[in-house]
Amino acid sequence: MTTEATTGTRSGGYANGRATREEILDVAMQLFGEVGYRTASLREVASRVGISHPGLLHHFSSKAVLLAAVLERRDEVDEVAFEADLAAGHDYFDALAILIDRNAARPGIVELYATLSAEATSPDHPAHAYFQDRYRRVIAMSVTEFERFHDEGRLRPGTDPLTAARLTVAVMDGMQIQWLLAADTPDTRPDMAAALRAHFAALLTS
Amino acid sequence: MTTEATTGTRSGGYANGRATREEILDVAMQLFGEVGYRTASLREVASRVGISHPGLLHHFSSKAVLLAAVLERRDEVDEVAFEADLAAGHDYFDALAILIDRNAARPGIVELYATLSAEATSPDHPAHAYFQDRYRRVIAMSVTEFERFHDEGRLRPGTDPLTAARLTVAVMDGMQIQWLLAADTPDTRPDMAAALRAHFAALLTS
DNA sequence: GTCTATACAACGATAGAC
DNA sequence: GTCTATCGTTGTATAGAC
Repeated sequence: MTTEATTGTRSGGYANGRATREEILDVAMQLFGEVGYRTASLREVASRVGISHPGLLHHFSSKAVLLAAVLERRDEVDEVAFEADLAAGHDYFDALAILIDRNAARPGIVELYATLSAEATSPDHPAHAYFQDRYRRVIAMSVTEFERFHDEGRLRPGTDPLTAARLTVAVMDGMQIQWLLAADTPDTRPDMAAALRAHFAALLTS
Repeated sequence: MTTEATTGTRSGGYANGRATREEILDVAMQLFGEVGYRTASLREVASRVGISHPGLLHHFSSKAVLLAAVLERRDEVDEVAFEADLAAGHDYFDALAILIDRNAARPGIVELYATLSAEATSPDHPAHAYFQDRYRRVIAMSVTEFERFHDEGRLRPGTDPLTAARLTVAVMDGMQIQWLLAADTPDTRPDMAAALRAHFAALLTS
């Protein structure tokens, strides 16, 4: 108990640690989405929050740590929406296509993930473990679904559920690159969700 | 005519511009592959070549220009090998799988391309136009091949050649991410070429 | 044309005062 | 918890030797 009652804003004259942490996350997610993780500077994030950049580093000890916090929070939001789609009666693959469509409204986030998942392949990258875990989780979920289809005889004969799961994740990642790359040439921009559905159509029967 | 006969090496006491240029390209490609484009510094490249970093900037006026030269050179090498595979009797999709397998022996190059193609989705990235052109070219080639299969009745009914081409490129890009990400956990590492063949098996008949 | 030396602004990060 | 001051490194620019 080091602080008395505060308004939760900075204007009071001194800081409320918890409010600052959340505020930093908001601003960082916004800025990372706008200009990308690498272009964004800690000084700019700090400036928008209204503190100095060492002040920011008090809450997140490095730029990489801040990034990890942003990613984790984004994941939580996405997972909630995804689960809601499943609960609303969509099957797994439909829900994936809906997720993709939802992401298409947030190019900054898509770019952040596409760039980072490539960067983070380096074993010494700060987000390496995060992305390894994320891919393991996502692929495991897809495997379960394809196995269900396999048991129902609706998976293309000769197709391995694990390979199908990996191909599906690869299609989502790869289509994002093509989609982002065509941002300034809209007439050649692919429809990510439609491509994903075509991919499923080739893997599943009936 | 400012130079007399030289050995082509730096030890002679003064420079041969053309040889230096090639040496810089070698070293830069190596270093970019090791640590990525953004992490690599011009000073490190210059140091490995044995010149000062402004000396390097005499040959390549900026880091981005150096990058472009590295990419162009890599493309030439790859294209020659690809054409040779076609000439050796492999069909287009076989040649693609072979290309992938060849790349699997050069993780640094794979990482460079994976990282760059994501970075370069930003319209202001120095390699943006390069990657737009590259994707347009690669997809156009694939479309031609899928159309040929379509005319022969060997493309899965209801599949659009353009979508098939885009999915194929997406699978290659996406599988590279998964392959790179699993570099330090070899037991979970996917076989990129096998996945690509499974993808073709789902799209093509007979 | 080839290169060295030097300078600059911006970055991530640290040290230590309050 | 936040600050000022500072460090080392980066990409880039310019001046000038040969």
